[in-house]
Parts: sequence; C-alpha cells; structure tokens
Amino acid sequence: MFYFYSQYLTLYTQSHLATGHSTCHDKFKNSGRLGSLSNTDKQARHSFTDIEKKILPEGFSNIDEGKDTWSDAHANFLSSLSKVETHDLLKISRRMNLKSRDHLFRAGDRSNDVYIVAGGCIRLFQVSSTGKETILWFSFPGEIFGMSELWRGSDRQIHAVANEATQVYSVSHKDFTYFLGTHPEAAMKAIGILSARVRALGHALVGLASDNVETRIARLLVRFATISSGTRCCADSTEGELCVNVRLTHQDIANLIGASRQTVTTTLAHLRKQGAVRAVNQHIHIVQPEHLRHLLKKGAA
Amino acid sequence: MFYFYSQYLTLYTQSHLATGHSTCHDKFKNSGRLGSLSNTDKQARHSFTDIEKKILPEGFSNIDEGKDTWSDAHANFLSSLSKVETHDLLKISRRMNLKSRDHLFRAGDRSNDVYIVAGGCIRLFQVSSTGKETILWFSFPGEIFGMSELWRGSDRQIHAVANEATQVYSVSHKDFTYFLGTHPEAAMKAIGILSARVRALGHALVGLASDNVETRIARLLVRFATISSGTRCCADSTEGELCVNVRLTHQDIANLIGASRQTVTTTLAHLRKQGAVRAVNQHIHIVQPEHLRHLLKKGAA
DNA sequence: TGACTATTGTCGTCTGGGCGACAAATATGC
DNA sequence: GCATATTTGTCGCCCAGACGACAATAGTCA
Repeated sequence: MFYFYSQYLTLYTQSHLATGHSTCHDKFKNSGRLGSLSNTDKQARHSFTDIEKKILPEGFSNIDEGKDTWSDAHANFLSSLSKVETHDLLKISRRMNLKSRDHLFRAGDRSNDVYIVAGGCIRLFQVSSTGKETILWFSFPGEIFGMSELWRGSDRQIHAVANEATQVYSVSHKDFTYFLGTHPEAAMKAIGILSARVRALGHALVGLASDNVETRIARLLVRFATISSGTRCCADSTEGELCVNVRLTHQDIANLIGASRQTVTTTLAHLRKQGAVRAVNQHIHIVQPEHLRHLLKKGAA
Repeated sequence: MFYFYSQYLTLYTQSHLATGHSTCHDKFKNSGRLGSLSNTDKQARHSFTDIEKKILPEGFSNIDEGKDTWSDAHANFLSSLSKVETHDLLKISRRMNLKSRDHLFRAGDRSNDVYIVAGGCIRLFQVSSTGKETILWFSFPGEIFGMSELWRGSDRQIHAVANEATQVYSVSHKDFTYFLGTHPEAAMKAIGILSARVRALGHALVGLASDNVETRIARLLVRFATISSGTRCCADSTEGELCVNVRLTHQDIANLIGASRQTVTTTLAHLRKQGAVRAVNQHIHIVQPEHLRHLLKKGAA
C-alpha cells in the first residue's frame, strides 16, 4: 500500500536509509520506482551536517505558512529549527532503527522520551479493551512526537509502532526539556507544533461527530495528498491528479476515521466507480480533487 | 488536585463578582444567577495584586501532578505561573466582561488574541454547515484558550461563547508571544497545557470512535465531576456522591459527545432509573460513581 | 516454488442511534 | 405576572454502518 514516499522518504532514503539495495520502496514495489533509489546507496553514511544540509534547505513549509489546516498539522519540526538548534538537538539525540511493526513504546510504558522521525513513518494509536485500534496520528519525517506526554510524569497513553522501516532520533525527557529551556525559539516552535496538533485533533473530532464515512474518507485522502504533495508520483499521473503517497491498508483508513474495514472497502469502491479516485501501484490517486472537495464542503469540519 | 470550578469560581465569584452570598450554585438557581452579578459592579475594579493574592496561594495543582488524564487536561495555566509571571502577564492583559451567550470570537474572525478565564465558563465549539454544533472544550477559570490558533496567522477556526456571565483577560497575540519569549518557564507551562489538550482531544477521539453513547456520557460526567470536585455541593449530598458542578443542558452534552439530544435525554433517564445519577438543582449528582466507572472500564478510551 | 499470511471485495443481517414531531415543564425577559 | 423561549421527556420510523462469514487476490518468506 503505499509508500509514503513523498519528498521526505525519498530524501531520507537516499541519504540515510539506503542500504544499497533495499529501500522502503522495495518493500512495496517490485519494479521501477525503486530502481532509481538503488543508486543512492553509495552515499549511505551520514553525519549531522549531512542532515542539516538535507533537511533544512529543502524549503519545507514553515509552521507559520501553512494555509491548510491539515498540512500544517504535519508541520516539520526539524526543518523549522535553525542550524544551531538542529545541531544542538541532534547532539543530544540517539538514532534508532526500527523494522516495520517494531514497537517504539506501548501504552503503559514508563519511558517518556521525545522522538523525531528521520525517515519512514510512525503510527500512533490507542487500543481499546475490545482490541479496536484508533489511529491518532501518523508521524512523517521531520515530525516530532511523544512530546505531549512529556509533562505528565505518567505512563504512556498510546502506542507508537513503525509503519514501515523507520529511523527516529530519540531525546530523553530531561535533555529535551533542557533543550527547550535553553532555546526559546525552539520552544516557540514546539508550541506551534502542539497547537497545530490541537487544531488537527479538533478537526478530526468534529468530522467524526458530524460527517459520514464517505466524507471522512474524502477528507483523509485530501489531507494525505496534501502532505505528500510536491512529490511527483513516479507512476503515470494525469494532470490535475493528486497522489496520496502513503501506504495505507483499508484497515488503517478505518482505524484512522473510526469506521469498519468493510465500510471503507465499499466506500472506496464507490468513489472509484464514480471516477473520483483510482488505485495506482498500491496507493491511491485522486483523479477528481474537486469531487472530493465538493464532499468536504457539504461536510462539517 | 483539581478543583476548579469550585475553588476558582467561588474564589472569583467572591473576590470579583461577588457579593459574598452567592456561590457557584446560585448560578443555577433561578433567582441568584444574574442578580449577584449586578452587585459586582461596586467593586468591579481590581488591582493585579488582588489577583495574585487571590489566585496564587490557593495551592492549585501544578500541571505536572495530575494523575487523571481528563482533569489535568483542564490544568490551570494561571495558577501554575509564578508571582512574577502572573504579574507580567496580567500587566499586558485587558479584562473583559461577557454576558451569557456573548461571542468572544467566531469562526472566520481575524482576531487572534489569547484569553484566560477569570470567572465563569467559555464554550469552544465548531458549527457545521448543517448547523450542528460540536463542543471541543469548556474553559474554566484559570484556563487559557485561543492559544492553539495563535501560530496560524489565519482566521479563527472555532467559536468562543460565554456559557454564562464570564470574565476573561485578553492578551494580544504579539504581547503573548513576547511574554512567552521572555518567560521561558511560562513557555514551558504553555507547552504543558497544550500537551494536556492534545491528550484530552485524543481521548475524546478514541471515545467517540469506540464507545457507545452511554459510555461517552458516563465518561463526561466523571470527568466534569472530577473537575468540579472539592466543592461541597450546597444541596444535600449523600456520602460518596459526586457533584457535577457545571450547568449543562442535554443539548450541551449531546454536542460534547457527538450524539443527538434525544439520545442523551433517554440515556440519562436510563442512568437515573438505574440509580447511578440523580438531578439536583439543575445539575447532576453521580450517586454511584462505581457504576459509571464500571462502564468506563468496558469502554475504550 | 509452494505454504502462509495479509489485504481486498461482497453478502446478508441486525441495531444503535439519528431525526421529526409533539407535549409538558421550566426559565427568562418585559 | 404574563408571554415567550428554552429545556426536558417520549414515540415511532428508518438507515448508515457495524459485524460475521466467506471467497479471491496479492504479498512474504523459507
């Protein structure tokens, strides 16, 4: 299902992940897309300065600039930091490699480090007593997570699992707090990130309370398409088409929007029949963005 | 740990609003509610030191101490600040008095001040195109709100309306940003507040996606009872009973948990028949907290 | 390449709860 | 103290969507 290869994944894949033969894309793909990636292996090892160079200048949107509520909710913490801040932060961080489905932490864990995604994708979710999983958030490269549990001094409330092979930087609670205290600008940016998350969760809440499944799916697709915009999908894509460049199973979507898997399958099939979306290489393309936006207009959030 | 509505409201009512004879419950009574407010004009003007004296020494819980996810979500920003911070913050604030149902801001407004509730209660909500209202948050005395929209540089997304006669301090975006920048400790506390809100919204989301209406109502009641604990309800209350010391119509509850008003009425009647709750003076008492907690255990969030 | 697991696609069946429509009970403004 | 507005309480109808049950693919790994 999809690859979330947006700019991020490509970026990171090239500089950090690439093991020379296997990239995240390989997991999903059998043919072309990955061909280009394999070349990257040569320059696999990196230094922090590498990272700075790679991440900062790519022109990611500043947290202030986002016009879309959803996309700025996925504001890139790392890229919003200055060179010095990035350096100081990475200095106190520890890099970790996770295989797909590795748990970073579980509900009930004592750990309360903060994490920043280097490459890949982390799924943040809760599990109910009946086993139902509700995904609260996907964290993509550059994003920070775990922050909102820092000041609780209590157990983790949620689970964090690598959705694919993922690399994260972990920073201890203590160090991170110290970092924020000594870098007021960064603290302000952290506030911005949390603010964005509050808004996004608020939106999700309103949508869940007011909209039907079709609208919620439409919103999700548009949102993820926005997040992964800027990547030209390697597959053939018609003009005006948006690519939802993230690997999502129907079950994932269901857990994300609070619906059952079957309903998601059916609704997606329906949208496909209408010609609003189509499946391309395990991921979704929005053929008629307007069709979905029209749905959203009728919706609430 | 938390009491708020109680201590705070009482506190403020007495010092600013009040009249010395009117406590929070009076609001709920037919006669007292507004009557008391008119009296306040006499001593309406206050000094900052008044506020400091009144607010700070009461030993409100620090945002770090909360054990309950819900209640610390209503962490008291103002009381967590130091004397100096409070002083500096109030210095740049402007006090506003709102009548019940006054709009503080609406979706689409350009204003992006930050507000701190002095007394009363602010309802933060969104309205869908069909007119359905979804309440995201109630802000009680000491709480700060509007913060999460500061860094957007865009229109307000939500509405803020006084749920009853309410007093707030407003601080301009610019001043507040400057305040945080010059008071790193306060900035950290702001991060703590936002974190709590992220957690609370996450909970709400999971609950909405997984639990039925009865469980959601139970959770809401327990949560609000916790917020308002510490107040001995003026009405007769049996030992072990919890008082939900907030004025909520069934419609409010419905908007809060994403259900229809009728269902709320029915479910509440059901809980009453079971002897789990009872109505006292326009508000609800939880007669059997265990009954509700049992429901929550079966639930998800 | 074959065995296994994960994902997708489709049915019926069944129900929680939305919604319109009232009537009764309260609250609030004048 | 009345007139109006708001809130509560109850029905019955109806449907979006949950859920169980399979079958068909597609993907993974030894």
